[in-house]
Amino acid sequence: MNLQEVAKRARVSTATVSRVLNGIDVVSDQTRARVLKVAAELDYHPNLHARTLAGGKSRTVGMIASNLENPFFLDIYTALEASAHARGYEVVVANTGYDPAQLVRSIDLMIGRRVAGLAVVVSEMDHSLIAQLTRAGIPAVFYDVGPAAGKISNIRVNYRTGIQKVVAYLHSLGHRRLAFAGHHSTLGPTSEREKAFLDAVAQCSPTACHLVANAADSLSGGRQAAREILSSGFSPTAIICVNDFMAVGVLRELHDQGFRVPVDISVTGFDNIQLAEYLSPSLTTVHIPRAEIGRLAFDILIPNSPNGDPQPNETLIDPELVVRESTGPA
Amino acid sequence: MNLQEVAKRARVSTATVSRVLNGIDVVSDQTRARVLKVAAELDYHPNLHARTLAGGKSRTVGMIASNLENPFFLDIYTALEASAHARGYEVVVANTGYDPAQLVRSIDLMIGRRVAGLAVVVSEMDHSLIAQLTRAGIPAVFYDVGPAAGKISNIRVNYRTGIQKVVAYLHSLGHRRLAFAGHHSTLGPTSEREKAFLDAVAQCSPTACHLVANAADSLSGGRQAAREILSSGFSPTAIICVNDFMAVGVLRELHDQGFRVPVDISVTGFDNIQLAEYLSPSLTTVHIPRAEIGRLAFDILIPNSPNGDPQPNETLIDPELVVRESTGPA
DNA sequence: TTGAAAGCGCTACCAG
DNA sequence: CTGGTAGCGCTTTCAA
Repeated sequence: MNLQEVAKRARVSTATVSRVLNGIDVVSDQTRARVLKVAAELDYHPNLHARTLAGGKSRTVGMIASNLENPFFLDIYTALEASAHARGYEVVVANTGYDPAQLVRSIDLMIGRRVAGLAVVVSEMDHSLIAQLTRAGIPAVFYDVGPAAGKISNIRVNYRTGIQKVVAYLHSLGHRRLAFAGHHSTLGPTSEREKAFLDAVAQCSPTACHLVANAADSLSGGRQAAREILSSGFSPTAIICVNDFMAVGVLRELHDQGFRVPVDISVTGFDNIQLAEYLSPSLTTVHIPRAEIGRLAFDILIPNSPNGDPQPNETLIDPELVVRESTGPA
Repeated sequence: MNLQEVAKRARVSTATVSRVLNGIDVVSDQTRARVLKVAAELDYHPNLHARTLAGGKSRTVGMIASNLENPFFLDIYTALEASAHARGYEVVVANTGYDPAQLVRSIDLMIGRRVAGLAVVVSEMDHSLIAQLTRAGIPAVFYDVGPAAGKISNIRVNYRTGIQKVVAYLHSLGHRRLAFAGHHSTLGPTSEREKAFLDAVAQCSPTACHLVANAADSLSGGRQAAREILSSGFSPTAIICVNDFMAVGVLRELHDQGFRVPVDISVTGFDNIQLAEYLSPSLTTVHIPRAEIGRLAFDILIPNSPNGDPQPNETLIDPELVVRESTGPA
């Protein structure tokens, strides 16, 4: 079923059908009605590929995430989509699973789709890829990575500050033996986040000792990291998790091994996903405004302003500590 | 940047470039190499819309879900995508948020994209929509809804049996005052799932009393349902949740109001999402094999067999009870 | 207000 | 093994 068929049955040209379907207000009410009627009868659905090809513009934006199972990413996606829908856009997601090769494939795919904009929310970013996006002329916004320039913007969260707040808070509670449960990062041996932790400890609690364990970004990864920490003989009084998602696993492992949180060990997360509030004990964490990030990303990619191209934009978000039940005096 | 440009610079026809890019093995190694080199230099990314339009086939399947925040749906998506990728397909998701209007939009969108197949995993299905898919000639598989016919298949889980097992189990533990925490359903006043609960009680524990509370499919919805149940004066000895996701909220509310699970009240979920095992107490639930469902859906939509069209397929899955810590004697 | 026709970028068929 | 070319289904001038 195609435009031509509709045109034929409505006894008009394809141009007219196109006008009607696109709400171009120059068609007589009578013809419009006739076209609409035929289209409905025929159950006509415009071929979107043909549309984009002919029109040259896409009306959909892409988003690439590292791990949609982690609510952090899903929340951004949800917010992005809400903004997009509100402005008549669609969004198509890709999940890399932290796999750099998959990231490359996803980016190729998005370029192939000629998306109107692309939000890249991953931690395994390779800098050559941002160059590729630039050459492709696709407006992009990166989360926590790269510089803003050309059609490239970025939104970053001051992870460092967030971790500092956590460390300072734990320090004030008397904690001096800290462990960090991180996740595998493909950005070299020591991830930015792990570094932020080490620096924060060095800076705010220089006498404290620490230990780092990395695992997958998943519930079981959190559990795994906790296991490593607990079997290391280090005996931390607090475990700082790279994010809330993994903290769930850490909490569970602690529970299984008979540790009470926060009496025996304090635990912190990062992100403040909704689940953090629903755990028992509820999780002390650092709030990252995911809804804002999603919304902002869309607004940067598809500026509302009368004129045209997105301006390179640089946003830095300073996260807040949220104290709940999982932390207490050492 | 387009095919023609690549062809020009490689001094070959567009046909040849197309062949090289599609791995049609008739091109001389020399030309192939030259084309590949030029394509790489130019950072050429084939326009997927043009490709689909010209080729007539799509290489991507769609999936529509009610609520991606609920890991149940995300797990199916993940599995579907894994199968798809393994066979060189992409998948594009849409989320309805249980909104029938959004479901309609999503289906229109998928038809417009001319997806090679569509998996519809929603509970707000309107029967007229399946007719639409049929007319569009798109192979589809529905979860828990509609009959199989033509290019339409379905996979269903025997929710009824699952709930029966839960009720029987609780009954054997001595529970006689049961509450059901369901979620809003757009399929009429009484949802299938709620009915399954009521029937199960009537059948397996006729002397038991019961109460039903419905809320949103979310953590806060679960909490809300629990609040309603607890403030009703009914005092159940067990709360059966429509799914694990909501059970998390129920558990939290119970905890906040000072009830110990399972000593004071038993709680059950449904789905057996990974989180169920990580909660404290871990959740007694009914296992739904989401990975299998995702995989199966893809295999039905895009049959591997030499020949062609997907056959109408009807699969019924019988779910198993998984007993954990959240249930105990009444 | 409407129609004719030229593409959009690619695939696939037919020749050579 | 390679090139020419006719579409795929739609949008968008340009004329009428």
